[in-house]
Order: sequence, then structure tokens, then C-alpha cells
Amino acid sequence: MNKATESDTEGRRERKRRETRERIQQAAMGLFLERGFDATTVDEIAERADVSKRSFFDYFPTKEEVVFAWQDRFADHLMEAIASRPAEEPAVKAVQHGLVSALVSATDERSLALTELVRNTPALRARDHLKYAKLEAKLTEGLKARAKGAAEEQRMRLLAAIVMGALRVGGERWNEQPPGASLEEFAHHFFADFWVTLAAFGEEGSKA
Amino acid sequence: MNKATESDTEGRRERKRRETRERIQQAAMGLFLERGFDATTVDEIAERADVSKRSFFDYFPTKEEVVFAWQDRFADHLMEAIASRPAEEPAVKAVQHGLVSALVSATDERSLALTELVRNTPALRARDHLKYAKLEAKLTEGLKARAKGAAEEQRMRLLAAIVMGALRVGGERWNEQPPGASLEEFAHHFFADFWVTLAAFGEEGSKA
DNA sequence: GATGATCTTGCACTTGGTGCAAACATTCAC
DNA sequence: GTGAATGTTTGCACCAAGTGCAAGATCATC
Repeated sequence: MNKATESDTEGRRERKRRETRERIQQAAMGLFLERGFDATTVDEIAERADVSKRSFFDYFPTKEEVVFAWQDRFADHLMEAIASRPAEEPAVKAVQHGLVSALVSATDERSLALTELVRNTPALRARDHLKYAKLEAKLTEGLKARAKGAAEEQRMRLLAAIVMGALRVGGERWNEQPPGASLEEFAHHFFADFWVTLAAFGEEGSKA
Repeated sequence: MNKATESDTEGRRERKRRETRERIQQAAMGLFLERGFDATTVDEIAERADVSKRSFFDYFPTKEEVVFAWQDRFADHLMEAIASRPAEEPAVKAVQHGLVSALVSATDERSLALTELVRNTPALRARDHLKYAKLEAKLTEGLKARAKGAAEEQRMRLLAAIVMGALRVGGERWNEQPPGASLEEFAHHFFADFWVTLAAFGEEGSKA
């Protein structure tokens, strides 16, 4: 059955299935970007991908899922990036650098179009926020893996939530940035400011 | 012709409409809790509320909306609670106390059942997270109203995001609490710990 | 090439949701 | 009161998402 890697033991069947899945995804994204999500029917997607409507649902459980399928890779990449940070690095720094690294390598042409699509489609926004929740869960997992002791794990849960907040707010600020700006540089400044603000909030909340 | 029942401006028309809306909501929630969200059809809800299916959609845009309609009140309550805090109180404290106050007054029998329902229904979870986003937006708004200057407003945006994170994590911890515990007391301890942790993260992130 | 496993498809069906126009109720002006 | 204007409810036809099922097409293997 399934051996080590893809190309080695991938028979005709598996190859075709993968190809079909990609063809459907391609067809769907093309149509979504052309006419919008709501104005595209599953029948049309199936038509363009040259499969039946029934088969479409054999590859993707819902129409929405086609849009969000690729995003799973970001979470995985983030996990890797964090895991590969030196163990002695403080968690806050590890997560910052892991996040920026995953972000930089995920910012391609397609992603931007996707983001735009989601922003313009109310029906997709709810699902989009679920993605944040899933990402936060994965982030928590990744951070807990580095933690020692239960108390530390609790703190990591909190750190994940806070960093996700930073990610959302950072995204907003980034969108207000003039085009062509350096993402890494922006992120560096944003995080520097972020930690300072965090410390200020923390101190103010702690006293009295 | 007894008009002076409670409100001068509410004629028969408006009263009936409000009553019908409440009847639908009641019928829907009853059925959802009895058999679950997915296993309840709009036809059944309409049947029990003694209106046509078509009329159901005249009162609620979607089946989901019936579940989330009441929750809007929480956001409003939170806004009020924050607005009514003394102006000289630091923002972090104002938001903490406002949140706890809104939370305490929102914890009734029905809300708990609702929360449970959402948790057990995948189809509702996405929408639930959208609710968090909306709440964060309102919170941002409420905090910015207290801010002076653009820099302060940016910090408030960040504070809103962070506090929403605290709300989510706090909710998780609260669910692990033995039943019968005091929500106010729990919140007090949680926030005390929260600010300290925040300060620690902030400091660690700031150095180097 | 026969055989069993897997993939694809067509078809019928359920459900959520919308547009429309006719029927009905309420309000208000005379 | 009569009647027009306006708002509400309903039935009906319709579209699109999604599912279960069974028959037919493909594929791996012996």
C-alpha cells in the first residue's frame, strides 16, 4: 500500500486521484476569482474540472472547503518552524520568529487572492475565523511541546492566544502599509512594539 | 381600545410582530435542545411556532441566526459596562471590570444550554467564532472611545485583542472548575494571574 | 483474462433559502 | 363606517448544497 514517499509507490490510481483533486481545486479557485464565491455553483466547478457534481463531493466535503484546504499547510509550517528553534530560546522569541518565518514563506500570489476573496465573501468569513481557532490550537500544541511542567503549559496556552491576537492585529496594520514594504522588517518593528505594550498592560493590570 | 398597556408607540402590528418573533425563537430553541440543531428542520420550527416556513425566513435570515440572535445583547451590555467605568480608571482595569460585570449578568440558565448546544454542533462553531470577532470589534470601539490620541487608540485595539484571548482561555479554565464555584472570585484570580503573565511575556520579548 | 477492490457517475431525495404574487390585516383619512 | 394605502402572511415554484444508493467503469493482482 502506502510506502515512504509519493512518487515511488504512487500507482496510476493514486496519481489520478491527486490530479483530479488538483484539477477541481484549480477550476474552483478560477471560477471563484472570476465571478465570486456565491455566484459559482458546484455544478459549474464540476463541469470545468470535467467530473460529475457527485464526484466533487467525493473530494471536498463542502464548497467552502476548497477555499480553506490549502491553509492547513500554514499551520504545519508554523509547527515546524517553532519546533526547529533552539530549545533554550525563550518561548516568546521562538514563537515570534517561527511565526514570521512561516508568514514569509506563505505569502505568495495565490494566498493574497485567497485572502481577498474571503474578505469580500460574508459566507466565508465565519469559516475563516474557525481557521484562526484551529491555528491557535496547533500553536498551543507546538508551544506546550517545548514547555516543562504543568504551570509552564498553562502559560503557553495563554501565549498562544495572545500571539494569535498579535497576528490578527498585525495583519490589519500590515494592510495599511504602503505596498512593497518588507514584511520581515514590518514584523520586526511590530513585535518590538507589541512586547513593550504587553509589558505596560501587564504592569498596569498587576498593580492594585 | 386600551392603548396604555406599556408603550404608546407600540401598536397592534408591532406587538404582534414581536410576539411572533419570540414564539419562533422559543420553538426553535426548544427543538434544538430536544433533538439537536441538525436534526431540526425549519419546517418543524415553523410548525411549532404556528407560522409558515416562508414567514420563518421573514423573521430570521438563517436557521443559525436564531441561535445567535440573543447574543448581541452581551456585546451591548459589555459596551455599557465599560462606558460606565470612571474615566480616570486605567483601560486595563476598566475592561477587566466591565467584562466581569457583563459576564456575571449574562450567565443564566438559557445561556449555558446555548453554549453547550454550540459546542456540540460543528455547524455552529464557525459562526460562534465570528461572534468573538464581532465582540472584539465592539470592545475595540468601546475602548477607543475612552482613548486620547491616535497612539492610544492603537494600543486599545491591541488591548481588545488580548482581552478577547483572555476571555477565551478564561472560559476554558472556568469549564474545568468544579461546579458551584464563584464566577467573580474565579475571574478575579484569573485576571490577577493574567496580568502578571502578560508582564512577564512583555519583558521577555522586549529584551534583546 | 478473471477477480475483487476502488472510483466514478447518475438519480432520486432532503433541506435551506429566495422571489413572487395573491390574500389578509392594520392603519389612517375622509 | 368606507375605502385606499401600507404592512404582513402564506402558498407555490424554484435554485443550490449535500447525501445515500446502486450500477458501471477502472485499476491492481494473480
